[in-house]
Amino acid sequence: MATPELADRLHSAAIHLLRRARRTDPLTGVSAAQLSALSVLMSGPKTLGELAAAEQVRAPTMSRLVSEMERTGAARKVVDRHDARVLRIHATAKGLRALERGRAMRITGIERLLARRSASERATIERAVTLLEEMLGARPAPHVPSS
Amino acid sequence: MATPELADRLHSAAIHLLRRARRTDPLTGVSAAQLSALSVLMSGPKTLGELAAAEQVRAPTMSRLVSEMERTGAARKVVDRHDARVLRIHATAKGLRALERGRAMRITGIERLLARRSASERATIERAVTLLEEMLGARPAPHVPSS
DNA sequence: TGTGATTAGTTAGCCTTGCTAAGTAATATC
DNA sequence: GATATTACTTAGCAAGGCTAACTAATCACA
Repeated sequence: MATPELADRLHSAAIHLLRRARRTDPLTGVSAAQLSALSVLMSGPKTLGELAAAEQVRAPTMSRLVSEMERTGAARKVVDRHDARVLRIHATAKGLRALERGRAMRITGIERLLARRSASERATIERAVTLLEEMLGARPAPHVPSS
Repeated sequence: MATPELADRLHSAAIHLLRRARRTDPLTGVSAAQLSALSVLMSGPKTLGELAAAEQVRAPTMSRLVSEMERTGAARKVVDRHDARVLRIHATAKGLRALERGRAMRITGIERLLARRSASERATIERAVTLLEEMLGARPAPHVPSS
């Protein structure tokens, strides 16, 4: 198959996959953006700037998002001991629970689809995913960004 | 591999793929939402309701979007001859050109990544995409929705 | 035939989440 | 110790999603 056509079909498949995954988002009680930030925090506290960079978002956007998360109890801001300009953002237990719930809902839809395929078909998809991960420089580690 | 882990990695790969594709969007001059609507119109005029349904968006959202597209000359509204409540939305030549340009830019990034892989790796990805298309009930035909 | 119900789209107004520009407070530099 | 830089916040704008309420057209039928 011609590469442009494959690119187009891959693009389209990705879009439909995510639409499917996103259908459950409104049930979670945490916005997609919050879910995404929480998943970054899962690996430990981050400064606001680091979080913004990880989420590919500007500092003011992340500042507002974190303030909202603090308000709802999903995160905590802690002023750095050595540099009072720096905020370390921690996910709270409540935040992590919300993350797990949101991720589970997102993933479950995809999981159900995969479960219907044969083992060899799943193996094909797995090989392709591995290639895509290499191509995209994405860590295989889980991270649930917003969109 | 366990199905949930595969689901998670597939989800993550899709997100990173689309982020990559989206990087060029700001250069297009048409918003992602417009691009998406235009791609639906490529197959012929649609009523506003049909467009909204195709885009999984409510009528007022599409109404505003179409008005904006008419303002910029990307689309035309035509009142139905037999039922004056109904609007048929047509893509204009200008709109279709914008669509092609936008799609090309989006796809090109993916295409370049694919071009670096071996033919057999591309074949693996192609088989996986075919499976995904079946799973998602997505037509292989191109459609460039927003996200 | 005329009146009430339904349908298609629009308007008004809200929310979220992105942005830039400008401000504040803390730290670093010379 | 004055100045520059850094980290974050505030203010205000835009896009694009929503619901509720409206208008206009058509349909159904007594």
